[in-house]
Amino acid sequence: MSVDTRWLTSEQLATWVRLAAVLELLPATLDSQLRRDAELTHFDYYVLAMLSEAPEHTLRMTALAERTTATLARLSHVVQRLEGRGLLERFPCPEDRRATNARLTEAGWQKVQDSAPGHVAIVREKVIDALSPEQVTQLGEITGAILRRLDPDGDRAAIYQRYSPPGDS
Amino acid sequence: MSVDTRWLTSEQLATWVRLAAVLELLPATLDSQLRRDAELTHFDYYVLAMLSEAPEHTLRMTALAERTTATLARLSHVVQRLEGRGLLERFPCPEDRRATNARLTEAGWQKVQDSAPGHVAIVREKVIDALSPEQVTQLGEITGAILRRLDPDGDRAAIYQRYSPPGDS
DNA sequence: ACGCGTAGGTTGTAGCTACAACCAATTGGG
DNA sequence: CCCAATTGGTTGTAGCTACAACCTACGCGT
Repeated sequence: MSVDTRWLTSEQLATWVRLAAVLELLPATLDSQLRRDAELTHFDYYVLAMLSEAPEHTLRMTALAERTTATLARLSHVVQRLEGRGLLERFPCPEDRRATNARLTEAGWQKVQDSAPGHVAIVREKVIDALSPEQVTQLGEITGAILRRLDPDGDRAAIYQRYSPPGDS
Repeated sequence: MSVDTRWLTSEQLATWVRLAAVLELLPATLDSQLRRDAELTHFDYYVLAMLSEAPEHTLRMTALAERTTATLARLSHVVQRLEGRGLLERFPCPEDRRATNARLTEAGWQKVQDSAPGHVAIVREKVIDALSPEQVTQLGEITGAILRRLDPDGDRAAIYQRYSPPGDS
């Protein structure tokens, strides 16, 4: 039997099964809170949140895609819908005529500020407050290690940067 | 400002941002490997894998839903498709005429055995082998703690049980 | 033995994502 | 300069999921 077919030890397996369950349940939980309270998917929220932290509340599509860990195609569809709802607007980038900028509208900025507290509350409740401070540190290191495998070039590792409260200006 | 609106410390935030990225990238990675190599989604795979461990390769829909962390509605759609592909079959449960059993066909059993090694390999590559043994232990505890918050009744915690290699009889 | 609440599932549909195809602008090599 | 490759982005579509509505069977209280 080749090395690729090694199975997992029972401890590794127990960990993996739990992780798989978290992968399934946590996004669903976040989505339904935001949908119910703000009519936003978790991904929609992240798009708005990343814009809210950017200078001028503006980012190029490519930069926004990196920060939200999404493909450009997906982002394009989502941005189109958010634009239709008046939460952001697109305009051609002056420096590079291939590029498109996305900018938060006033309504979009308001939406982020309104929905942030509820989102943060559920993240605390389901994740942060479930763990000891040491575990939070451990989880940070563990997810960092996994991300390096998932995304070795760190294209999407712009994400590792700071992230501050919208409205905190 | 109420207690609900507390933001996160920068360390908590760094952890959360990384976790969010893993939540986005890891399922996509698993899905695409299985789709490419076995024409199965990650969820399809889990359905087949859970059946493969059950006595007679058979489970009630409800039991299968618990083990796969899914809603019954979702499972029903997925099982319908898998049945159409000949990988499993449904039949009414003799003891309770409301209930439906799902049973792996020979082709389904073969599919699980064929696709398991590739799936395990990517789980090792992206998760297990990215971590030290201590980190695997830590991650097991951390995900356990999060799951207790996500699913307090532990309805879906049947998952916490053992999970052995298909084909290992 | 009847009614009502619940358990077990299925189905319809709107909406989101992945994948592939496509197009326009930019850049670099000869 | 010019064209080939690359970058930046959009669009069409098939397929999966969530949510709600619905149906049948079971079981308990009276």
